[in-house]
Amino acid sequence: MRIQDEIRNVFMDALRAIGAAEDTALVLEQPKLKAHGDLATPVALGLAKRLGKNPMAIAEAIVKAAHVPHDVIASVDVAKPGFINFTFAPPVLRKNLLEIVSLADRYGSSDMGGGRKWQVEYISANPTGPLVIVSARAAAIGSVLVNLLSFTGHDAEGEYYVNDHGNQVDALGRSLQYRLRERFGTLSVGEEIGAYPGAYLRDIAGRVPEADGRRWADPSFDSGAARCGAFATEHLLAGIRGDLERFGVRFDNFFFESSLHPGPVEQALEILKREEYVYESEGALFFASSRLGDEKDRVLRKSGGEATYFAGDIAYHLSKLGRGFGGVIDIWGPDHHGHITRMKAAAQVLGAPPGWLEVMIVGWVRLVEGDKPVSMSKRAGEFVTMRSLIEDVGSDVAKYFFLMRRPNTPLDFDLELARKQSEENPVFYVQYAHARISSVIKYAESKGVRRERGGEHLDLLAAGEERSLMLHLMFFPYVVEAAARSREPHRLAAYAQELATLFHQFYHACRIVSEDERLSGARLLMAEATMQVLRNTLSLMGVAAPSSM
RNA sequence: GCCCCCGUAGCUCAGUUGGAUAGAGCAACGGUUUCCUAAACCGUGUGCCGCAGGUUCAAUUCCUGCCGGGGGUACCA
Repeated sequence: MRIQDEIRNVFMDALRAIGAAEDTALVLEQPKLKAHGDLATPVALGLAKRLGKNPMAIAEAIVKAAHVPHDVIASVDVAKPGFINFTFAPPVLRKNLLEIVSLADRYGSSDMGGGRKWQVEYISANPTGPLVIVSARAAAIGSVLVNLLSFTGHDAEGEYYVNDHGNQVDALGRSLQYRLRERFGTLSVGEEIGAYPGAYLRDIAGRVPEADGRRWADPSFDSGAARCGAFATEHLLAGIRGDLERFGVRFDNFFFESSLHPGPVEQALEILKREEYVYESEGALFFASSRLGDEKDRVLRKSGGEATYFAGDIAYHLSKLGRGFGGVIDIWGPDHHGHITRMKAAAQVLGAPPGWLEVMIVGWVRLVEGDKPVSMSKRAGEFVTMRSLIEDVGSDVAKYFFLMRRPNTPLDFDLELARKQSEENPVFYVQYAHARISSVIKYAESKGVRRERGGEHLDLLAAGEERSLMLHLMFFPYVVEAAARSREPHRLAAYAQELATLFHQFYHACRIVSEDERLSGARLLMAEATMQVLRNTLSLMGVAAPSSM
C-alpha cells in the first residue's frame, strides 16, 4: 500500500472515531513550505462550521484519535489555523529507493484504470498535404496520453482517423490533375490550380506512371479527379506515416472514413431517426442538436443527397462505441472546437454513457523565429511541416517543447531557443541529469565501487539534499496518476525539471563515489533510483534519455 | 450577437479536486572547477494573480458582470 493511502486510511478512521467521517473528503496535499512537513490536510478547517468548534481543537481531536503508525509517519503536527502536517519516517523514503530499483520501468505504474479499454484519437489531419506544426503538437500530446493511460492500468490505444472521402479529396484530385497537365504540357490557358497549390503535389504528379497520368489528366475522362484524389491521398498518407515514425509516434490503428460510406453512415442515421432527433427541411436532413445544447441544428445529408462530414463522424463514433471502449478521448485541432457540442450531442443520442466522449482541443502553435512569425496555412501552399521542424530542432526538443505547456493554450514555438544546444534549452537540462548519473555509475564501476543492494546502510543518507530528492522520487506515482487523470502531460515535464534540479543539487552537495564504501553504495543506489525515475518520466514523454551528452 | 479559451515577475509559463508567506525557467548582475560531466551549482528581486462585485472560516482557484487578447459560429472537411 502506498503511503498516501495508508495515511488516508488512518485518518479516515480517526474521523469516524470523532463522528465526522460522513461526507468528508480527506484531501492530502504537498505543502509549499518545508516547515509544514511532507504532506498536509486541511480537513479540520472544513469541519469547523459543521462541528461548531474551532479548527485547531478539531485538528487536535483528530490527531488524538488517530492510530499513527510511527514506522511510516515520524511526526504529526497541528499548525496555525488548523492544518495537520505529516512528516514521513526516514525508513519509508529509503525503502522507496529499493522499490524503484526493483520495479524499474514499472515504478510509477498503477492499476488505476482497472484494465478498461480506452481510445485516444489524435492528429487525424486530412491526407491532403504533409503534417504541419499543430499536428506535431497533437502528436506529442496524444501519444503521451496513450502512454499515461497505459501506464496507469488502462487498456489504451491510439487511432488516426483518415478523412479519405468527400470534397477535400475531390479538390485534392483536381489540384493533382492540374499538376499532371503542367507536367505533360497540356494546361489550358488561365486554368487555376485549385485548392492545394503546394509544391508537394508536383512531386506526387511526378510519381504517377505516365500512361495513367495522361489518362487521368484528360478532361474527357470522367473519373480522372477521383483517381488523382486516391493516388494523392495514398502517397500523402504514406508520407504522414513516415513523418510520424520519424517523430517516434506510433498508432495502433488507422481508421478510414471511406470505410464508413455508405453502410455505417446509414446505420448511424437510422439510430438518430429512431431516437427522433432527425428531420427534413429544404431537401436536407437535419440533426436536432439544438435540443441538446447546440447553437443550431446540423445538416447530416445535403439536399444533393450527399452525407456531410459530420454524418461520417457520427458513424465513426458509433464504430468506437461498437468496439467497446469504456471511454474515448478525441484530440482536435483548434479550428474544430466549435464541433464539440454537436459531437457530444450525437454521442448521447447514439447511446453513449455520460462522459464517454471527451474532447480535448490543442491550442494554436505559432512558429516564432526572432520576430518573424511563419505562415502555416496549407491552402496558401506555404507552411512549416512537422518534418522540417524535426529536421530543424530534433524530435526530442520538439516534443518536449510541446509537452511543457498546458495542451489547450496557444503556444509560441521559439525556433531560435529550440535550436540552441545550451543551458538555455530546458530539454537538455533534464537529459543532462540522466547522462550525468549514467556517467557517475560508470565511474563507480571503474573504481570497483558497488551500489548498495539490500538497503543496509541507507540510513547514511541523512543530508537535506538527500532527503529532498528521496521525497520527490516518492511522489512520482502520484504525479503520473494526476497527469493521467487530468489529461495534462505537461505535469511530467514540470516533474522532470524539478527532479533534475534536486539531483544536481544533491550532486553538488554530496560526493557520490568516495572512500567511504558504505556511503558510496547508498548514494549510488539513490543515483540509480533517480536515473530510473528520470528515464520513466522521459519515456512516458517519448523523449530519449541519453547516457552521455 | 452568441459560444469556447486565455489574462500571474521584464519575457515564457507553473500553481496540486478552494487552503498556511503565490513559484520555476529564461533574461540581468555577482560568485563556485587541483574533486564522480560547469549543458551544473550558489547568491541578489520584481508581483493591486486584468478590473469590480458575490459565495466561503479561507479565492490566483468557484459564480456574475465588465475590460483586454485569441478562436469559433458552412447543405467545407
